[in-house]
Amino acid sequence: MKKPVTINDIARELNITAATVSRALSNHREISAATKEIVRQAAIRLDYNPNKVASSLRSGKTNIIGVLIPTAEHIFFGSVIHGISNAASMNGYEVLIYQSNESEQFEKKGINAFLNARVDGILASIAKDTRDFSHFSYVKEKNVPIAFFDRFNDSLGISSVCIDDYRGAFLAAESLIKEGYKRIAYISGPLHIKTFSERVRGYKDALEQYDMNFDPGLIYNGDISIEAGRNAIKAFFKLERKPDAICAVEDFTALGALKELKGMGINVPGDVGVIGFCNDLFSEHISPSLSTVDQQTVAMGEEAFELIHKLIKDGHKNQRVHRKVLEPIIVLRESSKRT
Amino acid sequence: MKKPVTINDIARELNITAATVSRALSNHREISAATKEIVRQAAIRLDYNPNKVASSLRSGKTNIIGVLIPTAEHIFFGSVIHGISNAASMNGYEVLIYQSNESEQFEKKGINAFLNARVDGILASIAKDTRDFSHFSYVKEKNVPIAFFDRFNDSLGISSVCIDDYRGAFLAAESLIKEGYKRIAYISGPLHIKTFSERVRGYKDALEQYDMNFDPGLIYNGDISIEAGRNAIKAFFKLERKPDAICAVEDFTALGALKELKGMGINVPGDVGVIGFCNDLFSEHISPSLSTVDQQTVAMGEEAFELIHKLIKDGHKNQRVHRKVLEPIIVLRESSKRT
DNA sequence: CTGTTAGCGCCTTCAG
DNA sequence: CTGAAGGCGCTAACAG
Repeated sequence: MKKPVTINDIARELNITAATVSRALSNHREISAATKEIVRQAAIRLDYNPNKVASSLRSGKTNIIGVLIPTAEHIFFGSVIHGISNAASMNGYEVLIYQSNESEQFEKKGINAFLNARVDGILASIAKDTRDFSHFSYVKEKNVPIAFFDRFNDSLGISSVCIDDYRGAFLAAESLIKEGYKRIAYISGPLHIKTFSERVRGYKDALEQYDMNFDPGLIYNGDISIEAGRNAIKAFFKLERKPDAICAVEDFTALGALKELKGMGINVPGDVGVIGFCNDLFSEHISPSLSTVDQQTVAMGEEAFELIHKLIKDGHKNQRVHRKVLEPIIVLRESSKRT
Repeated sequence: MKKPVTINDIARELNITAATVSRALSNHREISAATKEIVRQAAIRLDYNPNKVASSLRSGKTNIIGVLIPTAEHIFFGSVIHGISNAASMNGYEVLIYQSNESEQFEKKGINAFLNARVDGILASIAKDTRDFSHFSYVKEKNVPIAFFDRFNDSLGISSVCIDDYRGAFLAAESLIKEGYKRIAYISGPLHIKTFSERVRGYKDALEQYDMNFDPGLIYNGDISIEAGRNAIKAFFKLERKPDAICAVEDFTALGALKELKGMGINVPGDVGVIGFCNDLFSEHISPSLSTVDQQTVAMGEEAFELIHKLIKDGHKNQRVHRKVLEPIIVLRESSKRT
């Protein structure tokens, strides 16, 4: 690897100083237009690429955002990253990715890597296995801007972007009620994650508001997986009083439920209605097509970038916690349409 | 943001020099075990985080891999990144992401950002719109390690990891032939991308090997999209001699074909067989479930990292071009099973 | 408008 | 085994 050209090389070539070259290239106003032009041409001629590492060391800014996600293998996070990354590019930032693989240990490693890399800010979505949140508090103590997206924890005084999970689940349950379903069960995700506990709350409140009696036996503590959906159905249909509709914490869970119901010869949506949450890509294309709640993933990514960008720019000044809440969009398809 | 602790702070605290601290922390063999221990404890006590920016400037190594993808919104690339990122983490590397959004212009910007960031190596999957490949050659001239994954160009002397697209399409077409389909059409992607032209070649050779006559009218120049799949079917079914099977360049294209066929009241797989390419997540769950060719995305990501890692380590020595070719795995489901 | 100087934090010779 | 010194490339303060 031959040595890259530096501003010193340009300076030597033009018999000026490196400082002038630096200023000319950053379009400083106290440099004559003529000099700027000469420098720019020399930069091109010598094939100069500014060294961002040196610049970062000097300025204390890397213009890099660290993004911590549970996994890149789920399109939900891919979409959010799509939003974050494009917004970042447009604002002169780059994006460093780290996967926690849903493990607290890797999550801590990722945070550490980001701090060592001196990223200007961190966007994180919490791993399912995480019970100790001290690494996030640590970031905050270090005064490194940080915000959560989707999976957050509101007891840490850290800003976040998410959709209104409570309202999303409320709308989902309500839509089943309005279709005439009478015994609506809920398949939940891990409840220590706020995102998921809020959804259960939304489901319960919808039942209450429509004067349907709530049966704790109709809540299954599951997970975001096809398997959890199948198991939930198996459990529900051993009950004496079986449900006639399923509200699932996530589309994969709903998919598992659908498959298991199909396997049992139960008609969806005729006998049992199903609604998911996420609006994953497959939801529209399975049959019956899956009713669900759209999470506005790309918008969430864009908002997440805006938020961290604001926190970075504000520095110490505006320390208050921001909570951006996006409106969930209910998407009604075949799986919950009785009529 | 209060000033982070540096090795100088530790040195001052312990009345030793920064050089000793540096050596102790990097476990240099010429430092006494006692000193190492003292330094390590002081580092923890003072809450020291090594500054990777400074370290990179000094060493000329960032331990960052730049990954250029068309879009993070497609699970295929998400999966590959999953593979790359995990392999990278395990080897002490981090991953910088840039999306080209299928545009040549953004692709060039991304490459430039990577060069300025002084990434140790670049992994790229070419945008659909790219016709001029000079930015890749430029990277090579600069002696910055680079390799392609999935979408590559073999005329640039740049290493690559991909699956055997020719063989994948051959197997797909062959499976339709063996099921007894007689007039097999092909919906292609943009042919200037090697990945896609190879697939057409595989399809043609399969027909030839099984003595089926090849009809150029049964190739539709489409794209990776549901819309292209629908349009292809519309076109094919206006022909005098209609096809009885569809081989698609990609699963979304196949999905579009399926939907259009359904809309036309044509039975799949009874009247017309369909097979895709990618094994996207939705393929298994639609109905009829989609036969396809699995691309081993996570393995591709891992191999891509191994390749770039090797290129980085070898430096100038081993300049020959590597071509890792993964074996495609045919996945037969309902959409192509006549029997 | 441009030059001089100094230093961001770390690492690596070269001495001792 | 440890210290002293210089420099990676860039930028900002201070002069002129």
